[in-house]
Amino acid sequence: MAEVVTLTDVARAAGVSPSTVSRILSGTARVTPETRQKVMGEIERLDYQPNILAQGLKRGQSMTVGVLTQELNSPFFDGTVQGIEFGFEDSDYDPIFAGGHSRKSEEKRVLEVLGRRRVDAMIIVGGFLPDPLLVELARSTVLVIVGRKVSGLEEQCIYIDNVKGGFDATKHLIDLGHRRIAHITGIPSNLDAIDRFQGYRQALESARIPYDHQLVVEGAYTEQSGLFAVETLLSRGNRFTAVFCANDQMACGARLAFYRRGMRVPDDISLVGFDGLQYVLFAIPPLTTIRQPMFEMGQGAARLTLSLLEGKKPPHITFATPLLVRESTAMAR
Amino acid sequence: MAEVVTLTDVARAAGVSPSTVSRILSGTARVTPETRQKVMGEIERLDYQPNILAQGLKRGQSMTVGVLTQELNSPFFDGTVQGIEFGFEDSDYDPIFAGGHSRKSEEKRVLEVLGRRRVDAMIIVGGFLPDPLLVELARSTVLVIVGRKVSGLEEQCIYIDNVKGGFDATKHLIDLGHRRIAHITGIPSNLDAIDRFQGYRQALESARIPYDHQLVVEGAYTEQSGLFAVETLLSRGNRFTAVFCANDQMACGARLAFYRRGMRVPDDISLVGFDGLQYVLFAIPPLTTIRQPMFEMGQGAARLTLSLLEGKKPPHITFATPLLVRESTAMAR
DNA sequence: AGAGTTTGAGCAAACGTTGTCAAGTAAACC
DNA sequence: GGTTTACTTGACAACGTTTGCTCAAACTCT
Repeated sequence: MAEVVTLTDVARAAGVSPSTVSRILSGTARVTPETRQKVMGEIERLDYQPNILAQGLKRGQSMTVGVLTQELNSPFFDGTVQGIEFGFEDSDYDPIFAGGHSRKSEEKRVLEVLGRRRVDAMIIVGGFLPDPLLVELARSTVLVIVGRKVSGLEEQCIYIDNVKGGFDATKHLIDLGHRRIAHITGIPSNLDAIDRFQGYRQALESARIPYDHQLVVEGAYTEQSGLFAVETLLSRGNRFTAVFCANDQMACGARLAFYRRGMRVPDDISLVGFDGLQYVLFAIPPLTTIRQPMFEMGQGAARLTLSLLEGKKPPHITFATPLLVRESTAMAR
Repeated sequence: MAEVVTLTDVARAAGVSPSTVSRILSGTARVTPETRQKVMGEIERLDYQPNILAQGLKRGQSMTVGVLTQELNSPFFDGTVQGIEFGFEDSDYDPIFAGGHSRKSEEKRVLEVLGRRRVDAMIIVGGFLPDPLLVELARSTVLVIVGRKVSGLEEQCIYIDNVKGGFDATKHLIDLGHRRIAHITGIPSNLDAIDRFQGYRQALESARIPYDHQLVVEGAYTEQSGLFAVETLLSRGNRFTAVFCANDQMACGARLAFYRRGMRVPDDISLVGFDGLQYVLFAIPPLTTIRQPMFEMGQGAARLTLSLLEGKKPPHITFATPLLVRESTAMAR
C-alpha cells in the first residue's frame, strides 16, 4: 500500500535522470553499458514496476481491451471468454469484461467502457447489438466480433457457418434413415438459431423430405426449454424418430424428457445437439453433436485484436464445425 | 480514436476553469446553479467521459480489482467468476482477470498484476498459493480469497464447509441403507478434496461402518477420471452399492462407466456428486448432489472486496451447502 | 589541431485529472 | 460605510510517465 516505487525513485537511486531510466526500459535510445547496468540493478533491487496508468495517460493508450458479453450463464459463452483470456495471456494487454446482463441498456454499457476506461480495442461476444451500431463503432475503435458475421466488418468477425452445421447435423440423421426429424430451435431472434434452422430445412429439402412445421418447436437454449419442447412435440401427436436440437443444452433437456417417458435414446429416438460442450461426451448416452470450437474462437478473437492493434492485417481464419458422431444416434428402425 | 473529449474541453466550452468542472463532477464544493447548469449542459452535449487513467493517476487508485484464478476450464471456476463479475457490475470498480494457467509462476503473476496495474484490491480464487504468501500479501493490499480458508485471514475468506458437505452426502447414502459406500476423491493436494474425504470418513465412523480403503480411489475432478475411478473400483472386485464423488463432473464420468457395464443408477448403484452444477439436474438420472453456491460466493467476494475498499468491516457471510436429493440415489436393496 | 559528427544524458513540457490556496465578489454585520 | 463573513471561482502544482530538444563530451576527418 505504502511504498510504491516510481521511475523517479529508480533514477535517483541510480544517480541518473528519469528520462534515462525511461529510455532504458523502452529501448528507445542507446546508453552506455555501465549506465544500463546500474539502472537495471536498481530496478531489480527496488523491484520497480512501471505504472501502467501513467504510461497509458502519456501514451494515450490504456493497454486494455474491453470485452462486451451478452448472454450469461451459457457454456458457449464461458468457453469463448476463456479463450479470449488465454489469447491475451502473453501480451501486454489485459481484457476487462463488461457483462451486458445489467439493467443498463447495451449501448450505454459500450459507451461507458469505451469512454471511461479508454480501452484500446473492443471484443463483442454474441448477439444483440444492431449491425449499424457495430459498423459505427468500428469506425472509431478497433473492433472484433465473435460468434457473428456483420456485413461490412467480415474481416473483423470470428464466426462459424451455422447453416452448414445445421445441415450436417440433419444430414447425418437422414443418412441413418430417419425421415421424420424434429427440430428444436434456439431463440428465434438469434441469428445462429435462424441459420441452424435454415441448415435443417436445406438438408430436408436436398433429401426431398417435405418440411413439416408441426415438427419444429421453439426453444430458448436452456435445458429446461429443451425438455418442454419435447413435451410439446409429443403432445402434438406427430410421429418422429429423431430430433436435432439447436444446442447441446436443449439436447440434454430433451434427453431427460424422453427418459421420463421411457423412450430410449438412441433405440427409439436419435438425438443430435450443437456446440460440442465438453461434458456431453459423458451424457447418457454420449451425445452426437456439431462441435463449435468456442475456446479457439475466443483465442482467435484475442489474436485478431492484437494483430489489429499492431496495425497488421492477419489472414482471416475460418473455423470448422465437425460432426462428432457418438452414441445418441442410430439407424432408424 | 480521434476526438476524445477532455475535462478541459468541457471547461473551455462552458467558459469556466477545469477546476470548476472537476468540482461539479465530484460534488466536492458548491457552485451556483447557473454554472452547474451550463457545465452539465456541455458535458451532455459533448458526451464527456472522464478519463479513468488520469483520475487513477491523480488519486492513486486504479478502480480495478485483480482477480487471480487458478484452475481453468472447470464449471466451478466459471460460476465463481461469473459471480464476481456480477458483483462488481454496479460499482465503479472493474475486475481484471489474470489466469494462473500460464507458464509464469503464480507469484510472478500476482506481482505483475499488483504492480503494473496498480490494482486496488485482489481476489484470489482457489488453491495453490501458499498461506504465508497470502498473509504477506494481505498486509499490503486489500485481499479476498474465495473457496479456501486461510488462517489469520478468516475474515477475508469466502468458503464452505467441505467436511460437512462430505458428511451430509455420505450420511444420505447411509440413511438409505447403504453400507458399502465407495468414494472417488478429488485431487489429493487440494484442501477441498481432503475435507470432503474427511466428511466421508466421519459419516462412516458415526454410523459405525468400518472404513475400507479399498473402496476409495483417487480422482482428478474430471469426468474422465471419474470413469477410470469406477473401472478401478470394479476391477478390485469389492462389492459396493453406492458411490460418493468429490465433484459432479466425476459423478458424470462414473455414471457413464456404469452405463457401459449395464449397471443401473439408482437401481443397482446410488450416486452422489458435489457442487450442484446446473446441468446435472438434467443428467440421466438427475444427480443427487451437494450444492455449492458458486455464483453467490463469487458475488459475495465482490461485495466483500467493495466493503473492504470502503473501509467497512462487513459481517462475515457463511454459505450453506444443502443436499439436493434427486434421482440418482435410492434405498439399498 | 580545428571543424564536423556522433553519442550519451538531462531539462522541461506534456498527458487529463484533482485538490490546495488564494482571489474575487456579494451579502451581512456593527 | 467600513469591515467581517460567506460563498464561488480560478491559478497552479502535482500524480508517474514519455519524448523532443538541448548540450556537453567524445569521437572522426582532413
